[in-house]
Amino acid sequence: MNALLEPVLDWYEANARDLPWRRPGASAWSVMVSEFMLQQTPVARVLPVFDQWMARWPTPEALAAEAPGEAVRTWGRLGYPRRALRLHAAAQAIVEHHGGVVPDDIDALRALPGVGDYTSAAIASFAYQQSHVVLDTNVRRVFARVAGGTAYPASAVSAVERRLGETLKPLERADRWAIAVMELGALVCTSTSPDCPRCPVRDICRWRALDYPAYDGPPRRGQTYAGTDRQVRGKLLAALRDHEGPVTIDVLDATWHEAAQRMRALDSLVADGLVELVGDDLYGLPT
DNA sequence: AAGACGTGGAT
DNA sequence: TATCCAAGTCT
Repeated sequence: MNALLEPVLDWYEANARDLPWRRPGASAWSVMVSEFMLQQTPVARVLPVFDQWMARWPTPEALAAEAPGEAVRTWGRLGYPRRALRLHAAAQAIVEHHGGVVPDDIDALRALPGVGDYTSAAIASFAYQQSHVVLDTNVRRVFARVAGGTAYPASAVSAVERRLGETLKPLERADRWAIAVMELGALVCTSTSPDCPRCPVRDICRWRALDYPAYDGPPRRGQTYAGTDRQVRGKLLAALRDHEGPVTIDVLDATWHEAAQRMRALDSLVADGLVELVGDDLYGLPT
C-alpha cells in the first residue's frame, strides 16, 4: 500500500502544468524531443525552442533529412549542444532501424544516442503509457525527503532508490504516477525553497518530521564555468550559429583572447562533430 | 567512477 | 556579485 499514491495523483490532477508535450495527441516524437531538451534545462527555456523545432521537424524523418548543423543552429542557446547532435543522430537511427517510428521498447530506446536510463524510461512511460521506474532529479529529491529524511539524494542513483521506485510504482497508471512525482518535485518539493505547506504529502514526510536536517553528505558537485573551456566552446559555437555560412578563423579568434585555450576548445568542438573545417581557415556547422 | 559538458534565471 | 542549479549522458 502506497500512502503517497492518492495524494500525489490528486495533487497532480489539480496542479499539472499545461505543456505542449503533455497534451492529448502529442506524438511520441514530441515527447522524445522534449525529453532531450529538458535534460538539465528548465521548462521555461525549452518552450520556445521546442515550438520552433516541432514546427520545422514534426517527424524523425524530417529531422533526419537535414544537415546536423541545422539542428545545432536551431538548438540555439539551450546549452549542451551535443544534445542537438545526438537527437539528430537518434532521428536517423529511428528512420534507419525503426521505420521512422519512435520505438516503444525501452531497450531499443536506450540504444539510441543521447538516451540514457532516465530518458528511455521517460519516453516509454509518457509516449506509450508503459510502466517503468522513472528516476530524474525531481523524483530522487522527493524520495530522499519523504522516505529518506534527507535534504538531497546522493550524486548517483542507488540500488535502494531503484527498489523504492519499484515498491512505490502502482500497478495501474504508473506513467501518471511518474509524471506526478516529477511535477511535485518541480513545483513544490524544489531544491532550494520547498513549499511544504502546499505539499500533499507533508504529513508523512520523513524530512519534515525530522525538522529538515541539513544535507550532510559529500559536497555536491559545483559547476564552475567562467574561464573554462566550456565557456570558450560556447562562444565559438555562438559565433558559428550567428553566421549563415562558414566563418573565417579571424571571426573565431575574436571570441576569446587566449589563443591556446581557444584552439583547444575549437579542436574539441571539431572532435565532437559540432564544428567542421570546411576550407582553408574556414569553419562551419556540420553538414 | 569522477569529470566534462552550456546557459541564464533566481537567490 | 557569487553560487546554485534545471526532466542527464557519456567516457
